[in-house]
Amino acid sequence: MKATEPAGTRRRMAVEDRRALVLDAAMRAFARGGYAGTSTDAVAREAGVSQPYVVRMFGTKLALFLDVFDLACTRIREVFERVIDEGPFDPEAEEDWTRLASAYGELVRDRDLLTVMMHGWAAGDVAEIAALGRTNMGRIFTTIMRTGCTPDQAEGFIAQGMLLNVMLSMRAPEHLDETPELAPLADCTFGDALSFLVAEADAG
Amino acid sequence: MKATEPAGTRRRMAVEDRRALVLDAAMRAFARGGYAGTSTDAVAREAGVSQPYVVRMFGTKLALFLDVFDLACTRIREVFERVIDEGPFDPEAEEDWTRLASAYGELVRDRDLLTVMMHGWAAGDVAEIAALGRTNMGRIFTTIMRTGCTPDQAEGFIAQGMLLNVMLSMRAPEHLDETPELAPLADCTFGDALSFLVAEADAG
DNA sequence: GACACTAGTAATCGACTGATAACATGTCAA
DNA sequence: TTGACATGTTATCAGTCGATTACTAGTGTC
Repeated sequence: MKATEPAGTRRRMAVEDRRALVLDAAMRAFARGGYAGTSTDAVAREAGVSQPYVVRMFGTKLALFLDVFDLACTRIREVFERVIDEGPFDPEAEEDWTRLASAYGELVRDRDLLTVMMHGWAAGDVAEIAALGRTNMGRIFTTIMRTGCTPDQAEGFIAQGMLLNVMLSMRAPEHLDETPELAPLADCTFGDALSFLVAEADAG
Repeated sequence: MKATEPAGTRRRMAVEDRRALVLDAAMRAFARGGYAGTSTDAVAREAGVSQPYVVRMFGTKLALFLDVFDLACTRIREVFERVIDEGPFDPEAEEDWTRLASAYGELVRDRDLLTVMMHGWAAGDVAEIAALGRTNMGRIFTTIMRTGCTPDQAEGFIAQGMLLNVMLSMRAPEHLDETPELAPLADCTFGDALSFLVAEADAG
């Protein structure tokens, strides 16, 4: 997972390119440990740069996390927007909701995105993180409402997403055999995506 | 919130009583900062004892968190069990689900329980925490299934709970005026309990 | 080719963390 | 009363943390 540098050619980069690279590494690092549980040094190692450079580039660890959290939320919202914009959406048609859900399911392949979101939403004790979480949750809700559905339908859809995040965060797909009680819940939560997740877990 | 000791009479306690007291304090402390973000010293201060005593009582910080996390999950499951056992449950009757949901809603008054659960579920990077989370999630699912409902119904109910946790964790009820986009989502999520939550936020 | 500028590192700091060890004090049985 | 034990504390430590400072090395330009 570590950023593999083109060994030997440890050249300088344009600052915006390096920034994007560090942001990406920070996404992976924070996905593992969350805000409090991830050191700037861990991010630096993941990015292949020095720890002071990470700090100076973003000012503080908090500023870096806020950037990562915001990026994660934005990417997810953009996925929803793309699906909604690509054609008419009938809120009463099951298949349209499935289309939206499976778009979310695709994001599961890059689990870091969802895990970072999860950590951001759990970190309500840091005022700035909580505020950013509220803003982004509001935006996502508004985006879903653009399907023309009722607030209750949008809420139900988001709730499903939250459970999916939780199940993913606790590594449910990888450990279904150890916790048979959880299997039917995982079936409902992940649907068709489950077999893929389990296969990926076996491979990894 | 701090444990108010009967000042002056700083007497000794039976170890099991003290243990319960520290566990309670740890619930409050971990609810604020999560596992990684809460020091054993913070727990000790909350409990009104010394930091080394907290560590020695539970062995390690991780063991303490696991105890707290397990306690939180167990209490919530017990609430569900009580409601389900107190009479017949018709999975097709809206009012029975409302009964179950409002039992969960009552737990909202002690927000620490739900916040600790949230942190435990987000802390999937610590293998022991993730495993305990899976076990408890499985138990809760099994408990809900005792209503005689379908797996999908149980999954939907739990999903609603997860969104409720997230909304609570990000302090949505206290900040609805700052994030108007979020208001309709909060309406759906909290239902009748919302007015109480907002009132409590104003009071606190 | 040297100057100005930008991308990056090494060294280091004070604060904090979880844990251990040594010590103190209250309580009860004989 | 005294001794044994359980309940606590103070002192301390090695490791880690985020951040600052001072330094080094590319890079484009005149």
